[in-house]
Amino acid sequence: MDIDSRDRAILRLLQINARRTHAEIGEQVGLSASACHRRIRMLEQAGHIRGYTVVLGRGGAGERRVNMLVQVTLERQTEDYLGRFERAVRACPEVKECFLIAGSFDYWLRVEAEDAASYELIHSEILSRLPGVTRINSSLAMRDALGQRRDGM
Amino acid sequence: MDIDSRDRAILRLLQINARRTHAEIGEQVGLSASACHRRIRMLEQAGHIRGYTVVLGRGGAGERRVNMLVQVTLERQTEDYLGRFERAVRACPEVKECFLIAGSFDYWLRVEAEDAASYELIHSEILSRLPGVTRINSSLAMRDALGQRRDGM
DNA sequence: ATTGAAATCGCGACCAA
DNA sequence: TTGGTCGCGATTTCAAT
Repeated sequence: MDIDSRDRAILRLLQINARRTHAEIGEQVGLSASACHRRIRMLEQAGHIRGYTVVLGRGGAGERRVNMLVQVTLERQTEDYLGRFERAVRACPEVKECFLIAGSFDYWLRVEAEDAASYELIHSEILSRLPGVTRINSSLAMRDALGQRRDGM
Repeated sequence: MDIDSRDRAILRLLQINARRTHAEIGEQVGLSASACHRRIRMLEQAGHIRGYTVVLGRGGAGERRVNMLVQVTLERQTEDYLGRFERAVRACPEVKECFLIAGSFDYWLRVEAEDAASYELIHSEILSRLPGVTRINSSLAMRDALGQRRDGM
């Protein structure tokens, strides 16, 4: 059971808002409501749609947090350097993401802190003390543009 | 606006299956269907529920493989530029994160695509067609050092 | 703030083409 | 395959407690 380009379009729309009606989805992909309904049923039974869930908000009620996007440049990318770096990063719960970038000596991190002061601590205590780190470039995220992702259009 | 133990129970049930009827959920938590519906509306407006999405199966269209870290530079940061950009980005489910950076004209995105080719599509069809975009800088993530850890509630 | 009734809406299962 | 219609259940609104 293979997937059509229309099926892909349906899945994209459902990812943004799984509560859209079959009529709305069908209108977007050029199908009638009943045809769209059948495709979705097929996708469910074929296992391409495992289920439906809510996307929860972050933190407790209105708790403000600061996101830092951090670019860490290493002088080398040997395995022991990477291993030590990643171990230290995994031990720091404020680091929510950490990607090793291809073609450079960089890690890109997202660090979620309570405020700028607590980020300063993470920066000075953890990041800057790692071996082989040439440069650390931190950028403050003013806002999360997806924090308000709601009913798609 | 603080959440109740009943609200927590509702959120737990919705996480497992967001398509349960309000009557079923209400029965589980000891509320009527309409009261349960009211609670859910409150949770949505308070930001505890960001939205509803599908859980995609493996091996199908939903399996994302590559992460792209993208730096988008705008020529201006007026509100209408930002608004248009963010609206377009919210309509693209492959964009998993989008942060507006303080002190520059940049957005930083994380885009999750099936492969390099499908990222190329997103890049050319969506990102590069936005008004006011001066530069797009994409970096391929070789690996996620945290191993796709997800934020629970 | 919760309830229950009423009206509307969308789903799911039939048809015909 | 698709589009159309219909019955039923669910959602949503609203008055009442």
